[in-house]
Formats: sequence, C-alpha cells, structure tokens
Amino acid sequence: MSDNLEFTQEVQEIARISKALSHPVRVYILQKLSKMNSCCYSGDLIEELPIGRSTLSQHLKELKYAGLIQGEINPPYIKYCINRGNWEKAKKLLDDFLNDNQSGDFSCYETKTVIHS
Amino acid sequence: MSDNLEFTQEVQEIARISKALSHPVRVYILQKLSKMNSCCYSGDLIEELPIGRSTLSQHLKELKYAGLIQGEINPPYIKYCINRGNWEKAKKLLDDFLNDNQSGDFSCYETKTVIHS
DNA sequence: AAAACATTTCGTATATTTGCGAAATAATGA
DNA sequence: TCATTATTTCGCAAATATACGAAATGTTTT
Repeated sequence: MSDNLEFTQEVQEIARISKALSHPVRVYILQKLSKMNSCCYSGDLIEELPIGRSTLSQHLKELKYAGLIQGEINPPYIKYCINRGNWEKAKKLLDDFLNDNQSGDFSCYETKTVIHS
Repeated sequence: MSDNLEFTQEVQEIARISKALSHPVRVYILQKLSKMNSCCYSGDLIEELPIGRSTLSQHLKELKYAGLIQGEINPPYIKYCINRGNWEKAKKLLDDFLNDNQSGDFSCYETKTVIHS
C-alpha cells in the first residue's frame, strides 16, 4: 500500500488498533489483562497458550508497540499490564466508529437480489 | 498458527472481526457506509481511494466474507451496504471486549521501572 | 565468578496479505 | 448480435505476519 495520506488520522488509527487485535493470542492476552484488571508474567501466559516463548514475546512486543500494554521490570520477571490511558483511547476510537450509524434513512434494501457471499 | 481450538469462540470472533477492520481502505468503506446509513457503488468508492479497481474488489470481498457488508445487484452496478445484523453483533462483541475492565483494584504500578517500548 | 532463571532478539522458514493489470463475467442498449 | 459498462476473478510479485529454536541479555543466587 502506498498512499496512507489519503486517509484521515482517525481511519488510520482504527486500522492500527484493529490490527493489534487481529490475532487470537493477542485478544486472549488483552482480555485476560483487561477483564481482571490484572497483570501477568510472560511465564504465566505461556502455560495457557499453544505457542512458543519467542512467539509470545513477539505478540507482547506488538501489543506494547501498539501502546495497549506495558511491561514493568520485576526481576527476574517482567510484569505486563494494560496501558490504561491508551486502552481508553482505543475504546473511544472504536466505540465512536462502531456507533456512528444512527441517523438517516435506509435506502439499501429496495432491489431484488441480495448477495451475501 | 496451529491450534485455534485453544481459544474461545469469543476470542476467535473478536480477532476475526478485528482483522476485517485492520486495513485503512476497509475502515474507510465501513465508516462511509455506516456513518451515513448509505450505500455505495464500487465505482463511487474507487474515485475516493488510491487503489485500483481489482484491489478494491478484494477488500469488498473480504468485508462481505466477514459479514460486515452486503452487495445488491442493481445492474449494471452492485450496491454495497452495511449488513446491519452482523454489524450490530460485531459492535456488541467489541464493545463487551473493550468494556470488561471495570472491577478490581490496580496492582500494576508498584514496581520501579516502567517500559513503554 | 559462575549457574540459574525469565525473557528477548536473531535468523530463518512458511503463510498470508496486499496490490496490480489483463482477462472473464454478466447485464444493458444499440 | 455486438459493443458497452461495472465489476470480479485470475495470475503473479512484493511486502508483511507468524512461528520456531538457538543464542543473547540482564538479573539474582550460590
């Protein structure tokens, strides 16, 4: 893809956050961390997931890069938690995106054939 | 990735929907269709986007496959609209995921060094 | 200083995604 | 029927994502 400048900041941000959420392992990690308001060690997670340590590390790195989690050094462990501030921002961004569909009339379902796939 | 059975249906669904939202072109299309409660022809979209027709067609196909839009034959055009039912489902799924972070205490920010990247 | 530990980085292999132009499809209008 | 029109499918190339094991990192304990 070439010309990301054609897209608004908002559109690019939504795509960026969504990409971070686009893998089951990453969703699992975020769900765990956000649902329980808890933190996790990499070693805790690896026991619950069907992937190798280095692969988990990469997923954690991606989530960090996306700003959704943060790691705290707690030797010899690293404790991972949700990055609350960015999590709230992501929440708002996606929420607005998903809910901006209230107004106007429906002009969609007039024609005969509807194709779903 | 091998063993998706390790993940709950919910986790897999969230990842699946997020993947559909993980490209700016697809976010743009969905934003346009959902915000205005409108429908679009492929030809309308191509004029606003920095991609070729066949590429747009693939993105539309992906969104159809994800269930988020539907196409109606309206010869010689195909009119695309949001798939309201699935859009609502996706909304609920992501909303629940993003908002299950209310309870409990914070035990995260005790230790010294915090790494953000 | 060396061993032990949790985790990350590196190198690499494979799979998936993204993109394009050319050809195919399917309906309409001349 | 033949050309036109809108869109999709095909075949391919390039980029990105995913996964792994081995080696590296940094800290604590012995």
